[in-house]
Amino acid sequence: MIQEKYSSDTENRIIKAARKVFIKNGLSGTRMQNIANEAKINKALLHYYFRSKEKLFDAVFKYAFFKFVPKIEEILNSEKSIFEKIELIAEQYIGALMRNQFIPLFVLHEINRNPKRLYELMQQVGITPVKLVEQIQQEIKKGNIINIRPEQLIINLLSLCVFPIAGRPLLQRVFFHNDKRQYQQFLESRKKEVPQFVINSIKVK
Amino acid sequence: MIQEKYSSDTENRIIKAARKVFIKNGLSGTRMQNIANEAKINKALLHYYFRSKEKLFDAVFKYAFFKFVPKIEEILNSEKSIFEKIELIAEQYIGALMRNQFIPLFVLHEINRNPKRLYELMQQVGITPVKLVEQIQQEIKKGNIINIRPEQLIINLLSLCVFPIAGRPLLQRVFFHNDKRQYQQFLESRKKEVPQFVINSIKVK
DNA sequence: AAATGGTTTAACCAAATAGTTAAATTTTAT
DNA sequence: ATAAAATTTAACTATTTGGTTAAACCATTT
Repeated sequence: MIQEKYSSDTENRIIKAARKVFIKNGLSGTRMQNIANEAKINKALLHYYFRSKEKLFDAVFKYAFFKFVPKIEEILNSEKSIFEKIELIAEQYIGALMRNQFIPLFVLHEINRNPKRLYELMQQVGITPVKLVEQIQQEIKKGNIINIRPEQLIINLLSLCVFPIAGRPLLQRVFFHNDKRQYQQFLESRKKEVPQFVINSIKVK
Repeated sequence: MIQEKYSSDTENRIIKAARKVFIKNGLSGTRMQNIANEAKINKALLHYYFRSKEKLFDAVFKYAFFKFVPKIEEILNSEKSIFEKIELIAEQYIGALMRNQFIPLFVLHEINRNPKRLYELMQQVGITPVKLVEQIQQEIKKGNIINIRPEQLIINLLSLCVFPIAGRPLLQRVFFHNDKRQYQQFLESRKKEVPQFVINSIKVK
């Protein structure tokens, strides 16, 4: 009875616009007016729905975070083999980032501004690499993969997924004459290339 | 006769302060007053030495860029073997970034805001991966390394160097209980681990 | 020591921007 | 239909911020 009486896709429009603008321009690079324009409403409405810029940013940040949580969390805690996990993480991660180009930089910037925040969010949701770390240690013991520190391996995998998207504007120019389609295909192919590259490096034959 | 009469390390103090603040907080995240405070001078002096915020930012950006140019350019165009180059690039790059933690994010942010700029700077200075690309193609033909697209290989190498530093605030927490020394050591060890990891993946045995 | 010219400062200004208010409008409930 | 509640707007305020100005300050030259 209390909530959303009528046209109230307004809140949705706002949050959608805020995502677009915040994720592209960051907190300090964003003006409330930008968001209002993007949502095609009056600036005062932003303050009506979200009391302050910080509050609105908060909502956007949480959205960006939870966008990636479920799949990754599921993979991390599954019973699949280490090689399958590497394949799945690369595929899911690269795929999700391709659909949300600006999120890597947005998140990187935010973890620099406020490192605790994302970490605490991760803990709340139960995203932790301990299980994967243990699994890697076991596989090393079993002689299936070479002796490598689990942290090295995991961070390598993450690097290979995230960086090519965060650095896209430059990389696309340098390596692909700024051809958007080509770079898109390049990223697409990395869904398979990255796990291949990683597994190739660690697998004991 | 015209320049620097007396205490004029002021300009140096300004540029040094500007580096610190800009590189940490980005263009829009930085206030002229922040820089003035950091340099312990009056805000008006900033405008006396550098007419505008943009001009000052420009100087800082170029500095951050040229910091990395000489060594990398030298390695790229040297006559060393592909494996030596991979080792040298990783070592130099990771080393330089460790000493300048905030530069990766600063540059990533800037290439998103203004992609042309860095690209044109690179061209002016003659940094281009063509020679490395050709060398990789030759090594593939010779059967020394597996069949991989040169772009994939180069971007993989870059990813492995840059991302662990850009993502440091989070990675350090997640994997090292936020222990600064441990992470420093971890990065240090990557100078050898990364080329090993890459070469291990592509070398034909 | 007086003039000169670069350097530094305090006090401003104008524009941008986050946030507020009160009134008008629209929807829902009675 | 009318009242009540939620939504939307225009106009406003206070603060922040990049940039300017005019005067004071200092070191060198004459």
